[in-house]
Amino acid sequence: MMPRMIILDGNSLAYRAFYALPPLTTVDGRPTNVLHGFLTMLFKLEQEQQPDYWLVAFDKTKATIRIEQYAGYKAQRKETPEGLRPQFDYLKEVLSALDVPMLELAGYEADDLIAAVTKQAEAQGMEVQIYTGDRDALQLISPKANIYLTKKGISEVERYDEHALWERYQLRPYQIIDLKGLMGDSSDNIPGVPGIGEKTALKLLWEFETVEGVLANTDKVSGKKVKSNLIEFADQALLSKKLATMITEIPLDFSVEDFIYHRSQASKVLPVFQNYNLKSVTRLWQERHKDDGDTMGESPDTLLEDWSERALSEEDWLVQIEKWQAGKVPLTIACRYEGTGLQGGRWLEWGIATLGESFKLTRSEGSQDVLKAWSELMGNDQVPKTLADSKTVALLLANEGTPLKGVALDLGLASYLIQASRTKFAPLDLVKEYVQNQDVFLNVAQEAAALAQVAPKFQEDLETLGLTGLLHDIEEPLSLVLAEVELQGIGVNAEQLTHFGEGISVTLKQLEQDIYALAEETFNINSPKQMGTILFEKLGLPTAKKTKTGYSTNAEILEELRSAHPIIEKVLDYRQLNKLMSTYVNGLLAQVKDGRIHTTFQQTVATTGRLSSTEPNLQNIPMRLEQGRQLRKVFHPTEPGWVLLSADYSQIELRILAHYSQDPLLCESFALGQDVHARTAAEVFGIPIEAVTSMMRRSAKAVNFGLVYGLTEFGLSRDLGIPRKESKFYIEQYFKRYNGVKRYLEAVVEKAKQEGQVRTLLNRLRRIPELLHSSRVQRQFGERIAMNTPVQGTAADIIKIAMIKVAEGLKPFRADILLQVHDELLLQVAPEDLESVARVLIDHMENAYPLSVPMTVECKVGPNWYDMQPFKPTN
DNA sequence: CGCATCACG
DNA sequence: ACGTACGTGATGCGC
Repeated sequence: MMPRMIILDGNSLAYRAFYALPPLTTVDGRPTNVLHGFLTMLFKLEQEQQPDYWLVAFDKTKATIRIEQYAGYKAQRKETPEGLRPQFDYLKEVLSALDVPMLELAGYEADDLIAAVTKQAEAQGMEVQIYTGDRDALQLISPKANIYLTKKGISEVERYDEHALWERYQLRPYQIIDLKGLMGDSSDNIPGVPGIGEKTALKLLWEFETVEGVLANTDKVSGKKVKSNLIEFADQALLSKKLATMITEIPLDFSVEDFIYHRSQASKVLPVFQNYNLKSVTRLWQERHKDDGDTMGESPDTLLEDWSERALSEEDWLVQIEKWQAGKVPLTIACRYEGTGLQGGRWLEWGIATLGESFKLTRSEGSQDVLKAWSELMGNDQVPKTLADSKTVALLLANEGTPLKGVALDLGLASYLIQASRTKFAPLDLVKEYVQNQDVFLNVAQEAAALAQVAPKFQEDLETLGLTGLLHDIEEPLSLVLAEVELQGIGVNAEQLTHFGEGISVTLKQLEQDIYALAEETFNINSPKQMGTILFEKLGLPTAKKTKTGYSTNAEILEELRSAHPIIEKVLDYRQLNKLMSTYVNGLLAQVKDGRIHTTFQQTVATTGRLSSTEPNLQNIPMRLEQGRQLRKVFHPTEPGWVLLSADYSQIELRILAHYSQDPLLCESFALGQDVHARTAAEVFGIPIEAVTSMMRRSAKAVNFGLVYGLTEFGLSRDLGIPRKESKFYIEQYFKRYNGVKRYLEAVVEKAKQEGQVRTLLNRLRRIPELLHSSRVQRQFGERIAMNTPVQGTAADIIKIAMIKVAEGLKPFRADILLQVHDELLLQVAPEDLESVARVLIDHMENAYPLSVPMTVECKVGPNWYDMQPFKPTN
């Protein structure tokens, strides 16, 4: 084994820790958040990487060598923040007690020391890992040296080797300095070339490789401004490159043996921890060192076993598949495919892993018999399967007319439940979740083997977090329902949609001319920037708000200006119609195939547990304004003579709030089947429910909505267009009458603060790091998340259960689910089955997960999604 | 590629 | 004094 050296960039990581963590202090007020962050990371690395050598490099601030080269270097850099400065000394004291070698040298930055040490360590055949938040370090990447950049916070890092760097930038390590040379670095005040940012710099380097290469070829550069700036600032580019280059020659005699790893000693360490009140750090340290003296033993759990890969002849394949079927052998299956899962995608290869062996089944190599046997196995619910993305696999199989059954574990969904805020769920990302240093290059068989090896880790985490039931009972079955829904698609009349668009175009053209005439010039109406200039500078309308980039011209602002100038109304109309035209008419037309649109439901995107819909989004088809609502006319059943049947949960989120809070008034309101907004108004205004005016009801409705979002005076006053004082009064009155709601919301926030997370009724988990954020605004945001997520998430849980039950309940009938829109299901039904299907639908939705208040569902029927009439099945 | 805007629940 | 309702996705602009 190659000896391993770990190098930490002390300054960079300290800064990261300082900003990532809340302002922790000792009992007597000394700041210690950097110590917490840094040491947590250090111990994690010690345990997981088991370094043979390690060190922490620090900047020695004054008069670095670069200032001689360029007086402006780091001139912009702000003073070290108040709370951070003393912590450098504290940190060095602790590291010294831990016997962690430190390196600093007057006139040099940590970067240079790191470069110098790395060079020597590599020369001696070591593997080097460098941990920093500074992307400059990427220039040190080599076959032996990898960079770990801090991502969010401090302990989450992203590994960069040559391959990852190439994936990210299509650059080789030595080109990082050229990149900085061209684009500069504002934090170090390296100037670069004006007008060249990352995008342009990358393009230039892809073509000409280096700064010198770019400068020698300015005649071939496209873009006038870029070209002239390159010529004018050529010297500045070369100097910037020089500034970004790490210095490997340093006047310091050191040997890598100076950095040999020593285990720390309790007698030295514990008093220092005590001095800084580092309780959790002490616990961590003790955990890591509890079996001290026994340094042999288990190897780090960071490497995957190399499962043997077996090639099979055609006959062997038939035998093998038969064996798996008969033995109900659990399989982990990876898939390569072309196209997308949905739009006629086609699988190309399967990777299959089981019992320490892996296999690859290729479409082109498999005989008809083998492929048939394989699809039978995939449709056999007795063969348990672990997959990374079962919905896509289900769609790929469905494209060939065969089903997927026996999904025992969907790792993508598992990962989402464990960490709802994750954004990457590709198979390799899932593997990397538990295995560091995993090679990125895997064939499909190795991928399956890798997934098989991390699967138990997912199961362990699911168990620990109490998420196993939610996964197996809801998310996994739902994914197969969603596959069916996506495959089915909804009927869309393209001709009618085109016609609708033509009508809009005519009006739009007229509005465009009117706006130009009123502005007395032509400009790009779609540009908020130009719009701002016209309205607020040329026409001199009163400015209300500004965005970061200029005047705000959104609908809310324009509404206020309606009477100030005739152009405003035209602009508002134009915006509305243009939205319909670009997003809905043109956007949807581009997606119609054979008279249908197939959306894709994302099951791992929304942090609350909701679904989302993409390409196209069919969950935001216009509804509120009549003009847009007309668009729903083009959505119709795919089967001739069938009808659309919709079912809406009534006030589902408020009912969930009633259930959670057990507030007597709110519960009673639902138990009696009252108009809940009118009842709220009656309570808030202290009048009988019959005396509630429509204005009062509207205010109460806004309060009820707000409750679910984490009510604020500001939000309510903005929504109702009333003064803060008035919204404050409403909220006070509300909480006086609905004291149970108030107590519940306070309790849920309190619990969230203690646990750093909230859960839904079905145990779905959302962590809320915002609650610990150093900014008050962020912490308050965290509090609103804590109030909203259990409610919104439980509603999502419930409709998911309903969908699974409905899909099953529909089987005897001629009916399909077409869409889910958060609290609504849209189906198509053969008319003769309408009664029965509506009954099934209502039953399953209302009883999906009974609460202490009744759930009610309202159905509508119609020939298209616009002309829908209330429908109640006769008992 | 981030921002502003606006569509939905 | 500040900056706020919760959750999404698509489009178009302009740096």
